[in-house]
Amino acid sequence: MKDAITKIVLAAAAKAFDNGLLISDEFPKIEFEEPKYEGQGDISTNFAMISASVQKMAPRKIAEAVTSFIETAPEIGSDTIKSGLIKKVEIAGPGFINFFLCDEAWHSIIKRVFIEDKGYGSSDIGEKRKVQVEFVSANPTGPLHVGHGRGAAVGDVTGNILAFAGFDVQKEYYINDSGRQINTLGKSVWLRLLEQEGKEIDFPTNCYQGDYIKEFAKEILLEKGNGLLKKEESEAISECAKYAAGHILQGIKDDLKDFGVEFDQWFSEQSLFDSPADGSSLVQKTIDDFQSKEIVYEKDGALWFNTEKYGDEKDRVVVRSNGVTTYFASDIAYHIEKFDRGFNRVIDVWGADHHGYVQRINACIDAGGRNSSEQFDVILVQLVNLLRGGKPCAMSTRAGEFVTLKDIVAEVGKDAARFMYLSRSYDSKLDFDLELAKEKSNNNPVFYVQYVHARISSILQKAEDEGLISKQNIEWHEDLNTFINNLREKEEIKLIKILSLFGENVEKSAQTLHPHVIFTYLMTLAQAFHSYYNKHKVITDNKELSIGRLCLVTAVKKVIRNGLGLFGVSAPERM
RNA sequence: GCCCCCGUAGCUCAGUGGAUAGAGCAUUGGAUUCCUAAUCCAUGUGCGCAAGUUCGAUUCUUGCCGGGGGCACCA
Repeated sequence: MKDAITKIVLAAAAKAFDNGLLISDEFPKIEFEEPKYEGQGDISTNFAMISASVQKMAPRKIAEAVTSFIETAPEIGSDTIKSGLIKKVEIAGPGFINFFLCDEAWHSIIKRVFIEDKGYGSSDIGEKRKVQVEFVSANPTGPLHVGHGRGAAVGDVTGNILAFAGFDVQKEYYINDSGRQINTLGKSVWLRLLEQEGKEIDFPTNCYQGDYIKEFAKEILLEKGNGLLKKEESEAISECAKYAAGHILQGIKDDLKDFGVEFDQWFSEQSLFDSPADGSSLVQKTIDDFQSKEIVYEKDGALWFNTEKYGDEKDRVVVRSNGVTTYFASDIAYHIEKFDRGFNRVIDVWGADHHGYVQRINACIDAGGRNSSEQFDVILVQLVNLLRGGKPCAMSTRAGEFVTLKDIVAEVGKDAARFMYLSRSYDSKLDFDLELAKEKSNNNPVFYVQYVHARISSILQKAEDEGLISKQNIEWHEDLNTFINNLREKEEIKLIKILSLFGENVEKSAQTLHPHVIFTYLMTLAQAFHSYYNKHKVITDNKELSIGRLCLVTAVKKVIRNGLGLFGVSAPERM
């Protein structure tokens, strides 16, 4: 729709220039908006206003010059009007050019939805570029909690939206399974095990406090028997660690699957430290490389990365003076390795509490010869407040009393949980109310949107029962144009306009990496549908009109399904 | 002290370099012989403060104020 009008405006502007009414033939990129008020047309452009400085003319004068050729030039004006696109053009306010479109112009959208079907709303702006989205990446030292859920939903859906917008997306989970943390996990289990055997222990605060550690201690003793107790402590801890980490990781995988999240790759941090028989590890190679390029230097017995040169506030340690690498060392190697795998673009989803880390990862990427500002994005997801009926739930990790993602999915379901997580911009903290997520009312957005889908299914069922259509799944046929032509109600045109905006919302969501754009879109569409439903009956005595309306609501149903699909939320036939 | 996010209606939040800033909740009052009332309709003296850029700023810049988070040879 907008493409067609862009061509008309540019042609008219060129014509105006040829006739000496405009000074310059440099035209800006045409921008459109949907006017908020009736009387301002269907689509509006600020073309005249943003041309003002180039043309050195008052915006309204420019608008007049351009519109005179839209209206009068035979090769532009009469054709477009005859072709059933534009009804009239008006200049308004400071210089807006408002287009009033013919109903027929909107009717063609319904056909598009039918023809493109599951692909409606997709685009190729990604040009098949390879992009990796890395998210969750929680340490396998405990179950996922409510905060991880938000990162999981944001990462997963951002990936879905990018794929729909034409990117070649890979979803990855980085497993922090290198020695140190896993060792702490093993030690935690081992100490609990000794405690259960009646030994006096001193449980350090830096060990994992949760009850699940005690469970592991019981389980491993049952499985391995007393032989474990006779082993060297370091060996026993190592065995505890391996056992617990394996089980926790499997639990994380299961919980994510139940939440509707599937990764293309699980990437092990340990693999960056493992050396092949004929050489050194990736971490070592990267450090050596950077050292030879003087990006990494030695000071006070430690190795430092010159991140300050790349915009960080100070340099960071890569290898401590005791010879142990820092967490940062493997992150450098990992981010270099991502690009070496062929991704032109990398997106990391982190909790907002890690924002201080952004600059140093940018530094890694730039030092590695890539361009962090163009090829790397970090999505910082703000905190989640878990509520129950408006009151805060206790979720302190320290005390080990946190609500897990598994608990949430079990209580409110995958659909409600995902939708709730995506209902706000990740730039804002989120109040997640468990009672609200379970509520079956319009307080709860997921039901509001899903109900549209179910309601339309129900209408189609009835239409089939009454013999109006032969089957619920209407297939496109050119004869349907005649029926659709009956759609003349204000609410019908409004619904179609909203359907026409799905694609650009997907693009905006992909470009800004903000999945909640789709949430807002779906709410707007749902609102318009419910409103229409209450004002007009779809199935009436007028068969022609009824079939036209059935096409309209089917189109709505398809777009709702596509939108919910991006969110990984089901579109039920019945509720 | 420095860095990041937020500050929009009573509450929770959308939104935009432009024409009269929106939705849900809450409040009050309505709608169902009829395709699901898990719905709809009506009801609103609000962009934290101050400068700057601009033809035009709630939007961009800077400085303040307020809330949250982060600033290790930790992970």
